[in-house]
Amino acid sequence: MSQTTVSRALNGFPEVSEKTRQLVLAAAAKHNYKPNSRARRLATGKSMTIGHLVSVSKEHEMVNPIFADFIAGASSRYAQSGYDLLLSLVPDEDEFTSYKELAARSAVDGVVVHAPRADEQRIAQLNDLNIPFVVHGRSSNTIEKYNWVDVNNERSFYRATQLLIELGHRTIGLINGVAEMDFAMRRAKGYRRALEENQIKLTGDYLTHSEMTEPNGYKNALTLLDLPTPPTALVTSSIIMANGIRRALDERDLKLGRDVSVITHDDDLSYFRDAAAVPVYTATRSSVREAGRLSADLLLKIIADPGRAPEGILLDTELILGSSTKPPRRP
Amino acid sequence: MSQTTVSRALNGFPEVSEKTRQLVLAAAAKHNYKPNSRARRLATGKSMTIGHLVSVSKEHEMVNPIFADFIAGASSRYAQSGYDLLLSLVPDEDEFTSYKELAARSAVDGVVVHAPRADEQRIAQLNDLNIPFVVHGRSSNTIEKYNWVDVNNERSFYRATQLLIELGHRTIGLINGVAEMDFAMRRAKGYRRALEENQIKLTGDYLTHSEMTEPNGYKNALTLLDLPTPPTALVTSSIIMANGIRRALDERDLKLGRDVSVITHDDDLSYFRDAAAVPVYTATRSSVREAGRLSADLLLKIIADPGRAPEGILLDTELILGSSTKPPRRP
DNA sequence: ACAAGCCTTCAAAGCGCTTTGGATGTTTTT
DNA sequence: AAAAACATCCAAAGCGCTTTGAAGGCTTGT
Repeated sequence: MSQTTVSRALNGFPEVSEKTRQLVLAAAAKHNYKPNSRARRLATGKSMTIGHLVSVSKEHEMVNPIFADFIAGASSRYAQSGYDLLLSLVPDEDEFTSYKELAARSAVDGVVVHAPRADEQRIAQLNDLNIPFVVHGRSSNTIEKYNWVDVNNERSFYRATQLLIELGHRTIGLINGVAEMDFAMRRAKGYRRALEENQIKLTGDYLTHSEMTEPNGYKNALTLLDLPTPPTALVTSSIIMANGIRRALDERDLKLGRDVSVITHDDDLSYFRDAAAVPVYTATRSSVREAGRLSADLLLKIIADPGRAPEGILLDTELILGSSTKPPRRP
Repeated sequence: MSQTTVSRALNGFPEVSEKTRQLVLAAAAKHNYKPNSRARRLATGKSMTIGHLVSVSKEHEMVNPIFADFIAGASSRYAQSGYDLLLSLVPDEDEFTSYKELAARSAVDGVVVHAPRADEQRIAQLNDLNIPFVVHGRSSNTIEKYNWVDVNNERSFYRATQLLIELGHRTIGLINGVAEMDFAMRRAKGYRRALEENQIKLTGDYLTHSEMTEPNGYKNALTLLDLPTPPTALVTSSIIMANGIRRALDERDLKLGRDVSVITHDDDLSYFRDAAAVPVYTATRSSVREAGRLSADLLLKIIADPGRAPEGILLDTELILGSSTKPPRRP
């Protein structure tokens, strides 16, 4: 039987009879034959690989655990479509070099951009390279057209802050992510808008920016609690920081909810799933795993149809009531 | 200039003069030329790719955040050596199918096996496939020879338990990972040995096994605290569970350290780095990122020299004193 | 029964590199 | 100055597939 026939049978072309196809499939299964990826990729001119470049800041070398869940979501989609996932953690200063190199050696058919900053160079650069990509998040100060999947950060944090205000809180802190990150900027904006609309004036002291680690949650919470007028409520960008905040409250003998209310953004991370009947935290929740799935779907669509107009997918968060929010103790 | 010369110049062969090499390099840089990965891989017969297959249990679909740090460590090594990292999250039941498929289509030059069970099929299977691999962890019930990188789990937990006993604790719980996991089994063994050597008899009620999530830490801690004779000290396998334990203590108005001592294993995760002058937790610490680096180094060595005898790298943990351990309240 | 048409199969070219073996040019040795 | 040795470069084959264009085998219509 000729090579052509085998190839066509395996790749589902109509030019081969059903009988022959079954024969080929049986033989392939019997010998555990799979077309060699390397040869196939050279012949087709496609790499069947999606690149995820995660930038790691040189000094503190951190990898946000949300990547694990995002990638878990994306990976499931790639597997379904026969794509491989190429993961690369690069020092943030060589980020673009890495993209360029991947493009030059044509190692991937598309990439996912993680953690865009409000000023994000990579978007224009990738557009120039003309390589299909999807951004997980958006970049406010960019006029480029691009594909993205993001949650409604501003609206979420506006609603969260509004809820606290409605409960009677007037001194509300925001323990946010790194200031340059686009999501952090949008969240701060939502927080500020809610305060302004309610004529609440607060200094910048009530807003902290840092990498979203547990120790930073703890440290920043302590800083806010030590202010002359400590906040009666906190909003935070990550459930991991919320864990740090709880530790800080504990240390000050303050009870979560009763003494200080907390609303956290909840990415629904698999190792922190807040699934109790009454959730521990009142939260703006949106599954980052689902975002991973959607990003992958979108990217695969773009690759299949390169002429496609750029699309943005905006995910709404749910505002979930838990037991970490109550009216302030002494109103 | 001929293709041969260019190829040799770029790949550092001695048959080309330094002058020509510089010319070639300059031209390549100018046109941003990189040899096409697909063609190169077909020609050399190597994929220059390492596979990491992370198994995800079908029902609860969880991805342990320690992967993020482990992979961050490994990835840095691959980048140095020009290897790509192929990440695949597979439902645990098709784990071996995935390995076989990767091997059949020869998509990777080697793989890292994550989270081995005490009874681990994959090791024998990979040996049969004759594909280079390194196990992160070990498998107690396996007679196969294989390469591995592991921490001294038994000894760590023996020492941790011993420390609590020396402080005067007699009722000590262990909040462990999933029972089938090799590391969990070894940790339980160390814990039991310390109890036995000190003639402490405790029922199995003081030992819980579960996925190492924050909610499970919370839930299991509550279960132990509700026993007729509640433990005065807890050992746990993950800093994420330790966070859950702290939440449980908080809810019972117990103070960490003062009322209940806790020792946790600490993988030194970047988002939970316990770097205070006096650490929050007394811990058995070992950087999982470093384990990732070592695993990658070992795997690359095996690939370079397939005849190599299997090697095991045993990492010792540090027992770090923090403020979560004190003598029991009423001795 | 023969041509027209379709279904099925095949031989060969090509994907963009690396690598072998040979050719050319240059330097050193006698 | 000729021969030997070496340094440098090149043409062509081959990696294991996919895909094109053509040939062979069957069926259908008249």
